[in-house]
Amino acid sequence: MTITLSAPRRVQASDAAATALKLYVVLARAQRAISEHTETDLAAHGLTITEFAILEALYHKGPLLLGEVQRKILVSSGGITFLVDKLADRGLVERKLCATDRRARYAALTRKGEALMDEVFPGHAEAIREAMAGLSRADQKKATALLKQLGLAAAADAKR
Amino acid sequence: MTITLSAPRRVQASDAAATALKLYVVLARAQRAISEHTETDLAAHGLTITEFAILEALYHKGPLLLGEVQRKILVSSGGITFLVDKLADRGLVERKLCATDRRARYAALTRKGEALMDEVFPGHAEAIREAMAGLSRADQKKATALLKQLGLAAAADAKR
DNA sequence: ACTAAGCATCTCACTACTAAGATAATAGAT
DNA sequence: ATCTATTATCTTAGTAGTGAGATGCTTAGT
Repeated sequence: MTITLSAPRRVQASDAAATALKLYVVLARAQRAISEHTETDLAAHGLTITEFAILEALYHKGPLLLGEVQRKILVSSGGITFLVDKLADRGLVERKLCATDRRARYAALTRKGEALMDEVFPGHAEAIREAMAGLSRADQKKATALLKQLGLAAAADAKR
Repeated sequence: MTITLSAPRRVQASDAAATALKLYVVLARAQRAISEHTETDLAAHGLTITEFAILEALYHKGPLLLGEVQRKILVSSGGITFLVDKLADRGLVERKLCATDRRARYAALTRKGEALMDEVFPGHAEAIREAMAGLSRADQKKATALLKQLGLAAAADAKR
């Protein structure tokens, strides 16, 4: 017992950093490995993850203001303009005026965009399920709880 | 009990996908929130995460072949050339010939690069520790174990 | 009404890469 | 020795964004 107590503080601090560093590395690597699966799946349909994220938001929530989409998928204001332009060029999304605010624009799926999502979404959900299959469902739930806590705390801390 | 048993298989499968999808979302968000902290910390020293990753590898392992660095930090072959060029322009890294293979080049920290890492590394480890502080150390270890398992399985599955 | 402040979106210049292919060197088989 | 396949790095063109600032619209205070 005295052995533990005699350990200097500095070692405690560096141990804590080492623990955090390990988590940092495996977090980055896991995210990357999973992303590679989902990117590959979507590339088969000619979509990037970000493009899919936009389509998915509109698919499940209906028309959204550009700013709402932007906050949801976490890109810059320039980025959302660029991405919606590209999706509009391909006829998957269209801009609509907002009746109550003439500054604002809605993004909405076209019929073609909706049809694409009908086709792509179930397979993509399945691809994610397969990518996560290295963990049992119980462990997936544990990991989800831990990562949610971690992410929320880190995001809150960033805002200060 | 008969209620549980009477549930159709299809619902089970879609439940599994829903579990995986939740994990997918929190994984991406946590990684992003943490990255924002580490990016901010490194930007104060004029470094990106990728540049730091190269310097860190050389700092702790000594000179490495460009290909070794590339595999370690997971960038393309063009990317490692570009990144080492930039670091070399700033005098932090230098290329050295390989005595036994004239195709190969070592990347090595210059004295200036080493001095920079002496200055930057401890603070960065501390910034990571703070970014992870939303989780107790015990939970950090749990998360590390789960993510390691997840990442290794996903990476192995990608290779097939 | 008028003005100041704040927003939503867009434009533009730039950055950090990737991917494909070129170049040069090496290793193995004949 | 020579040819082939492989490997290590570099070059080039293109992509998916970011960030600062511009524009046009709205809201609140006076």
